[in-house]
Amino acid sequence: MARDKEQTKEKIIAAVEQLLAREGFSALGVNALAREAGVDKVLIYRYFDGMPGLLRSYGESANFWPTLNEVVGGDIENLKGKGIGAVVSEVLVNFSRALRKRPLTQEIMAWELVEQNELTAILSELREEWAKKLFATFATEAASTDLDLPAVTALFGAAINYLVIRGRSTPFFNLIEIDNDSGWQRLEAMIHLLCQRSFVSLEP
Amino acid sequence: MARDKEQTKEKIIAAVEQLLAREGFSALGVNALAREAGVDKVLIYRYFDGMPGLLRSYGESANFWPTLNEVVGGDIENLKGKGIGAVVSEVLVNFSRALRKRPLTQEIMAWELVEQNELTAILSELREEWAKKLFATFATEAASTDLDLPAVTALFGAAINYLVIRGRSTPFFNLIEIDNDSGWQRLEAMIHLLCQRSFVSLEP
DNA sequence: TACTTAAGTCACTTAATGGTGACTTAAGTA
DNA sequence: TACTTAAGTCACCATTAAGTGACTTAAGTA
Repeated sequence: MARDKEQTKEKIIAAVEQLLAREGFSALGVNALAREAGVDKVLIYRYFDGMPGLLRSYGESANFWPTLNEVVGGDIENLKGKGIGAVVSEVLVNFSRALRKRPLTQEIMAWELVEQNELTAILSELREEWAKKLFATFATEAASTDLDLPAVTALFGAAINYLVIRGRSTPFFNLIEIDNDSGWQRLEAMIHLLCQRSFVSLEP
Repeated sequence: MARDKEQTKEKIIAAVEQLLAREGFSALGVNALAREAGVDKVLIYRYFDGMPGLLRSYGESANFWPTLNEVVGGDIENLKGKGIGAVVSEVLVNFSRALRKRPLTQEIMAWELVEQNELTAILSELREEWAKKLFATFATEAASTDLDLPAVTALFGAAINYLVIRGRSTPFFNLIEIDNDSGWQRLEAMIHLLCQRSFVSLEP
């Protein structure tokens, strides 16, 4: 059996992801992790200085968050003619779709609501940066509305987060099917409609 | 020391609430509970047949959910002249305020996102009934809009749930202060504005 | 008063967890 | 080849949890 430190580290980090995806964060412990990786748990302490350090390493190695490109829909320029309302709703819908494709991210987001640790801290930071960059992308359009843009996007973003997280384990919310596409189509339609009617373009 | 079965049962149920409020659901176990109630844990098995049965009893005994009156604002008749948009946003804002006053409910709602058990099942049922009654209250007004009302209220309701739950442990979301009134004022203002602009009254 | 029932106590088992110290064994090097 | 370093193994500790069986003790009743 080859003795390769780097490879063993990678096995451990891979095991974090597998275990998280398969069993959820409540099952994530030193013992279970070592078992999953087929490795002695003492190596987790030696290489990562314990669970928190391991989570930090994992957090830095992974990419849970959708890319900006993914939510902007590929071509920013294309959106510029559409008016701020259409742009915002399109980004929100893209975001919800991107999130729904990422069970691992969902799992960590659920964890985030319940515990603070190195991993959720990293996710929070990433989200912050991400949101800032996104706002920066639309800085000029954002000026052309009388709405409180951070508040509005916080509302819609929070709604999407909640419904996606909740859809993991519950099929309905408020009579809407949140665990499949048919319900999400209704939600998407209302996101578009609410934004379309609410963002009035100011003439400068 | 008096031997009073009913009183002991009540002590145990009270301990569920205290422990849940003080330590959160992750600390809620048979041992900790017996310790909190000052009672031998075997009684939890004898009287409630274990933890699940105890949660059921607790769930049936408590009232975590805001009353309809609380979210309707006291007088339904008063709202009737206002138009559906104003009514909906007022109910939503009242709901958010009611929820923000209930740390225990917040705790259980967080739990609901992460685990399925007797208690969260009861909370889900209550929410379902509650939502149905609420919709029934405004059945006539609800007809006077072209919006998909369940979808719209699901979005706002989900947003409120998420932000309230998240505010327990994190001060900011998307640049908004969600752990105090100043941020919530901005959110409330946008809820009102979005509803006002989105609900167009149809003439019958 | 003697007896039965049930309320409450105690001690224990089993299993899992996080964490550590001492060991063995492989790889690289003087 | 002999030696050092570090990769990986193993056995163990303390703690905590859920759950159970046997016990004691109080209350009500014949």
